[in-house]
Amino acid sequence: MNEIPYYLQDLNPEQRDAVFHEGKPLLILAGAGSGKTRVVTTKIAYLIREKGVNPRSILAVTFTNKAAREMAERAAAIESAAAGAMLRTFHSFGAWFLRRNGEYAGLSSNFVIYDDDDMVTILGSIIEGKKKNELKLIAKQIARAKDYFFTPESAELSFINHSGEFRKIYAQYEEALRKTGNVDFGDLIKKPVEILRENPGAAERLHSRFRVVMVDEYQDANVAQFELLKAICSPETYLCVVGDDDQSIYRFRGAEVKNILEFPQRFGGADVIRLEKNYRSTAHILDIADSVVRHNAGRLGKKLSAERGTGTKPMLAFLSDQDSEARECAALIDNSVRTKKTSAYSDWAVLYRTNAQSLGFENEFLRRKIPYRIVGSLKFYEREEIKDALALLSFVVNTKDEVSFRRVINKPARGVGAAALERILSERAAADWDIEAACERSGALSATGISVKARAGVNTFIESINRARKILLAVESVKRDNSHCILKAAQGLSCCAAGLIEDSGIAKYHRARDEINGETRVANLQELVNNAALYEATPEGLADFLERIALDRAIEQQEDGEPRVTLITVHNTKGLEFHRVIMTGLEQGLFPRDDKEGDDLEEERRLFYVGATRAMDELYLTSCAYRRMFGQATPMRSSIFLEEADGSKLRIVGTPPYGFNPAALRHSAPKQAAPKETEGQSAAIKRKTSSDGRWQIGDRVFNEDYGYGEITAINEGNEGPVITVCYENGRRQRFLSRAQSSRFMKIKD
DNA sequence: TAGTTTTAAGTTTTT
DNA sequence: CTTAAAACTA
Repeated sequence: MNEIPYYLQDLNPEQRDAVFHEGKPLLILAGAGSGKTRVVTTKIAYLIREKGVNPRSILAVTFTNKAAREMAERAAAIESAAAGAMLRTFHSFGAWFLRRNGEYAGLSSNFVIYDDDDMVTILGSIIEGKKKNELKLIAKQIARAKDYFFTPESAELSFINHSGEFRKIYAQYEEALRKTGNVDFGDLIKKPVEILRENPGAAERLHSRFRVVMVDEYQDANVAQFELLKAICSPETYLCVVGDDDQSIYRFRGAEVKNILEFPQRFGGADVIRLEKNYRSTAHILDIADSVVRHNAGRLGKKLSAERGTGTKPMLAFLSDQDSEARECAALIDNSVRTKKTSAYSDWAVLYRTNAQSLGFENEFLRRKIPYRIVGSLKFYEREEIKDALALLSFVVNTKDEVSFRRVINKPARGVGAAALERILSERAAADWDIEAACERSGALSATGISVKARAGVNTFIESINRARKILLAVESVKRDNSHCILKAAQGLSCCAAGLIEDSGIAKYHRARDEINGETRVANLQELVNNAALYEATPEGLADFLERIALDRAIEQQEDGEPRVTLITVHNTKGLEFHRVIMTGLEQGLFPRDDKEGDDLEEERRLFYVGATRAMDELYLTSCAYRRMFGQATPMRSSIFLEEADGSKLRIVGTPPYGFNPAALRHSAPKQAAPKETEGQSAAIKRKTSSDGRWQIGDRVFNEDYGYGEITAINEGNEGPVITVCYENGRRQRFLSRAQSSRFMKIKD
């Protein structure tokens, strides 16, 4: 080999092997930060440039839209022709396939995608007398069944829910869903597999289109996705999957780690390449992550080597409550950005286990004017007014859409009550399940059960839907007649969407709410309409718009170029990296969630591993003694992960909770319960006077209200050590050491 | 029956 | 503290 192309020169031997590999299927076992995205993107470029592979014949599948976009960007940066390759999530690929081949399964191309709430609506319409929570559970189980590729007839369905009733409901649900002409998330994977299996023609077309298939984050594939992968690949297809069993965090969604463990057997003796050099994090950070995940039993087991040197020790901060947590994070970030040249807001990420935790940080960051962005909060699309508007738009595309129709037919009130609604829907059978036609029939029949007022209301509704559709069809036909002259209305779909929202009365309905409650619903509707601007004002453009929203609920980030701190759930950080990471809320019950055991606890550990390995240079962990839950402060125990972590690699600040027993401080014995006897307590005090940042007599302290002071005594109380402080103003204060006052801090020596 | 007020219940994680 | 269900009023 005389010359190696420049873009391959920086790869290590294993990475290069992975890029050059051809022939048999390939499994790349790639640890965190080992450059797997780089391998995949480089491989795409290499195949196009050096091997003459047609970009259109390459399919790369990821699990999140963010990852798909980033991969596309990075591949195109090496080889611009890579823009022709298809980079999608599994679900978005499924939707793409169904829009073209749906007729094999009786689906027309204008379907919309139902979310979990829509599933619940359908279930509510087919079963009586169940509470919403029960319906939610059933919806979840049906989604789970589809993840496992179970049909209502599958014997294995009892694995999800043992009752015969569930089987019946699942079957009824499928029937009701079919009548709407729409699909749920699970169908986006399941239906393509069924079509490909039953229609050799469709399979052959797909096989001849895609010669190279790559899958990122393969450890998160569920059974249905595995089946889809098998159906996409013919014996001639080159298949390459990348994954890391330690980063499997979607078990709750049916992800099966065995997919990756058994890949070589399932795909005819595949080759395996391991990437075990970590180029992202410093050694101390990796040690912390590894020392926790090592407690898992079910793993392949690997040791990443840190290529970036030792670095600084991660910091573990024990704080009093979530308000103090938000303040300390803000202060830490602010201070770092102000004093260090190398630190910018965009280097920082604040990680949390649940979306709800973002609120406290948002408020504090707003107050202190720290610029931030939130990744992946889907609250916007859960708002009532947004769902209403989307339901209207969905009904324009597909008039069989029962869920959307139910939602908006009587909003604003048009006199169409439950009775009239059911009367109309009962006409569907005679109208080929088209609700618009059913409305006409029930009107023409002058049937009983529908008042004059209701009939007029239905007409008004249908008319406004039709006006919107006419606009879309008009634009479409103009476009078809003058294909050379691209008609591009200034606002694209926005105009039509805004028209419908106004015309249907939904805008007025919510405007009234705004005036009464001082909300901003109309502004939200406006934002939704703005987002439609990028789409064509045609039926197809509208379907695209709705699909984007269903599959990628990430709100468009305003790209103003201002560096911002990232607020993000741990799940959402997969595939990302940051110079400085704060993992927050490391408390038992929150992270790990509840008192999880066994496989569930192992998944939470992997989640910790994913979060910690996002950090390149600095890692901070926070744990609060109290957290507000249901509006009131609840005492919290620190996360078990903090005790599993290698304490010798941590800088601990603040007061550890009573009985905190990190791995490095343990003499032997795997797990010691918190000391309960007097003897244990005195041992705890002894540690408190050690040098690791705990309280000891003589420590100088500062309190925002009382000023400077000094610790004069540490006594044993019923609930642990009690600290006594004398302030310079003569005031004395006593508090539990584990319940350190939020207005109280130790002064560094 | 539609809309509001009172009371009870309950925080995963995502396509 | 927010949301869903129940109870209540016009």
